[in-house]
Amino acid sequence: MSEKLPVSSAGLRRDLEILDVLAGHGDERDTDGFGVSWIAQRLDREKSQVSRALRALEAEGMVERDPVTRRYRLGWRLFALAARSQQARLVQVSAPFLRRLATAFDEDAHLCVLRGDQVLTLVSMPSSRAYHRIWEGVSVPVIMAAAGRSLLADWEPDRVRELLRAKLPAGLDSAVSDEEQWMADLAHARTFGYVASDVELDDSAGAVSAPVRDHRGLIAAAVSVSLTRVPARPRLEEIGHAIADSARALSAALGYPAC
Amino acid sequence: MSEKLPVSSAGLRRDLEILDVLAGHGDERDTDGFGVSWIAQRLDREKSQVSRALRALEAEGMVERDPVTRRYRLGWRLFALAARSQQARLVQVSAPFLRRLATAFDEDAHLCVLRGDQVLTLVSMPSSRAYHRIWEGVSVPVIMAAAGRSLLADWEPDRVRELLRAKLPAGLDSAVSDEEQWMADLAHARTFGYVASDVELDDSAGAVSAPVRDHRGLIAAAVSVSLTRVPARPRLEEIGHAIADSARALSAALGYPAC
DNA sequence: CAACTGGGTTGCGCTCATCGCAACAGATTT
DNA sequence: AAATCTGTTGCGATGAGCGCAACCCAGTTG
Repeated sequence: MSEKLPVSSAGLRRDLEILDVLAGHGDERDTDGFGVSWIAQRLDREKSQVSRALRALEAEGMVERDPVTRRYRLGWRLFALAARSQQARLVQVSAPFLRRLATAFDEDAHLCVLRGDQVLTLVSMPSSRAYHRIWEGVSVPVIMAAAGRSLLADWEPDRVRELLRAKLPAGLDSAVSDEEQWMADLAHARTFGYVASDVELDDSAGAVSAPVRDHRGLIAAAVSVSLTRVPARPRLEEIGHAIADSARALSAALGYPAC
Repeated sequence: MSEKLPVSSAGLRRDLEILDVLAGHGDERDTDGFGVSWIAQRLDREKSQVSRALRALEAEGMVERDPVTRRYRLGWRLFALAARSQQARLVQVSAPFLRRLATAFDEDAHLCVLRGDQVLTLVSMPSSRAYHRIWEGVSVPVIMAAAGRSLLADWEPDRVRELLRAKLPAGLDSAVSDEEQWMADLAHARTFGYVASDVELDDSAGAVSAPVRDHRGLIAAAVSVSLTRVPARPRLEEIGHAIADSARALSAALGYPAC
């Protein structure tokens, strides 16, 4: 335990591991935070270190402790910092557009960005459906996300192929594992401004997504709508056009020169 | 410079100071980040330390660096951390506020979120009254819930009208079925931070609600208090202000930058 | 071109903050 | 009362971070 990694600030890493655990309920439902021992065990670290680290984090407002259960959860300061990040602006601008999409089709609408080879979902606008899988703040490999096709639309073909070859063998096979199909999807995204994919890791029947460009014309994000039932072809095109329009309007709102 | 404070983890404090600087443009509009020297000078710290700390922070995704200008900005990881734990935190943090409201007026207090065109009640804090209608986990159409007016406060007028027209004919007529009254209510919610509605589907005499904003500034939820007897006008305003204050405090606790 | 300036990184000893153990203190359970 | 689970703290060894200074790189300036 606690290997001698040659790397830099170990303290930072430790603190972030702790924060990740506190954030990482992910699949579990609403827990009321986590205790020191549980966290220590999960991270395979000394209880004492976790205890001390948490106290420091608490003093700084990064975590807070329920006075009665003595369990920790993320604190206000983290949220305040997050509010000031670049992404926050993107979120605020995109909210109305996502809302419109979500209500128009009564399906969840998302805004995603590319982070390395992962697709990070920034906002999820829930539909009226009973269960709403929470994707916000979650990263998935780019090849498994519908939005991935939109986000990679501007990449050179070679880079895309490289990425696919590196990732595909290891991972599960995506909806369209075929390389050529991917290239076709990317071309579709470029020419029509949207792209549909059949199956996703979600329990949905597919998804449609469209690239969003910033003021420099670079693809900064993608909107995507996951479909719980597979629509007929004409309907799919209709949805696609709606999403493409939405993405275009959002791009314009971000300063992308209309064309 | 860099006093010998007797305190705990100095590294954490340093990192957070740096993050605060990166976040703290506050008044200035979109600067494209800050350079090492500038930050070091502002914090009265060694350039070398700031440089090293920033590299570590970047490796962890807490900050990101513009490859061309070499300036640093807050990174995606902050956002991801905050986003993932947002709803869980909402429930946790709101409990004391709801309790306070419930006891202050001896009426049931609720926390509701928007799911598509439905209002879902996440938490109900019972008053001391004998019968407590259980609302937790129940969805009602947005036009029939008091909290709906708060939750829609940020929507564009056109979207609201669209929703009203789609829903009203089919459904029962709500307390305020009149479109203009709705728009007035939304405006009231925006300017005063709360809104009252006369009658609800509950067996109550009305309800007062207020919007709660998350760290991104989006309306994430609404607090509402249902009233079993209709109060006099001045009393209603008093209650409204109390709820608006509560919602504001809750928003702040969620990381909404006060302003 | 050489000298200068300002931003950023890195080498390197010294020292102090952090580590892990183990003991301790409460709360709950048996 | 013993057992167990929680979380906190004392303490000595040690290694990580500190600050200085040297350095690299790009622009400016003479």
